Amino acid sequence: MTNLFISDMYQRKTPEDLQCGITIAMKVFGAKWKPCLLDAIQRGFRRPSEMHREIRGATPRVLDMQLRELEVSGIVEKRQSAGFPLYTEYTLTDIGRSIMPVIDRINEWGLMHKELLREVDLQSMSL
Amino acid sequence: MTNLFISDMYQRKTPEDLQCGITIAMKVFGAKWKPCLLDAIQRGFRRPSEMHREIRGATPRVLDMQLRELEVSGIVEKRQSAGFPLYTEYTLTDIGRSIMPVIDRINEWGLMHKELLREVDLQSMSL
DNA sequence: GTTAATACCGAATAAATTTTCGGTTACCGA
DNA sequence: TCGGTAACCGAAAATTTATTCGGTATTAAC
Repeated sequence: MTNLFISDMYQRKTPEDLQCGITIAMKVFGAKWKPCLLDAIQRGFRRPSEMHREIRGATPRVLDMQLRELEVSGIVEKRQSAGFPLYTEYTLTDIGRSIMPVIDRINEWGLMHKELLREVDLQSMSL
Repeated sequence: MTNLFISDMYQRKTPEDLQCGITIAMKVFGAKWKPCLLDAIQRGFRRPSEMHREIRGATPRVLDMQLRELEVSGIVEKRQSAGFPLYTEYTLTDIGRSIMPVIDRINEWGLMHKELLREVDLQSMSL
């Protein structure tokens, strides 16, 4: 199951604090491939098939699911024109665009601190 | 298992992109209780027992584990003075402090968009 | 009417993360 | 010596999240 928070058959077992901004934010864009998807859309890959080709690490299935969740939470918008080949495109909503600077900050911090993961890997820690 | 990324017996099954800033950042402070712990420390709760009392939603065990991971990754520093009762305190390192504005941005965004989770919950979505 | 492209979905399984539960060690004071 | 506080740790179980695999529907060119 993914973090769909809509009325679905899935019932969470552990309570969540929906007053906490971090919890909310993580529900909305904290899943494994959501930042990638948002980034891909922003870089102009709007069609599912394009995203599937662009994001190599993920299977199409998980991208479809997380894209759908982003749509349900109002982060992206889907437009589909019947025809051949079927043409679907996703774009960021205003709210979706407002996430980007936050993701950028996270990414920036991570890039600035690559060494944290390296360093620690070298020492043979006694846990 | 938690996201310990140190040489431990646990071997990841799925590959990770350690060049991606988001992946790195999420490994360092993306676990369920890490932002809470960092926030608690910043607010002056430095002793494990204090944090256990402060963060009600989590069991002491998980807080201990994630605190340890924060220590291993150089985000917090542990100081212990022998004596009675045993006194241990954790403080943020410089790198640890540099995370706080990022967490603040995430939290801010979440608080600003509480309605996303509410709204969607009301509509009976057809998935 | 068979094949090919695009965009999905369902269900089982696997993997990762968190929780539960019950320890241990060290020290002090009654 | 027994009880009580602080700070942990190990292992199994439960929960959550992601992956795998195999579908469906539409259109359209050959």
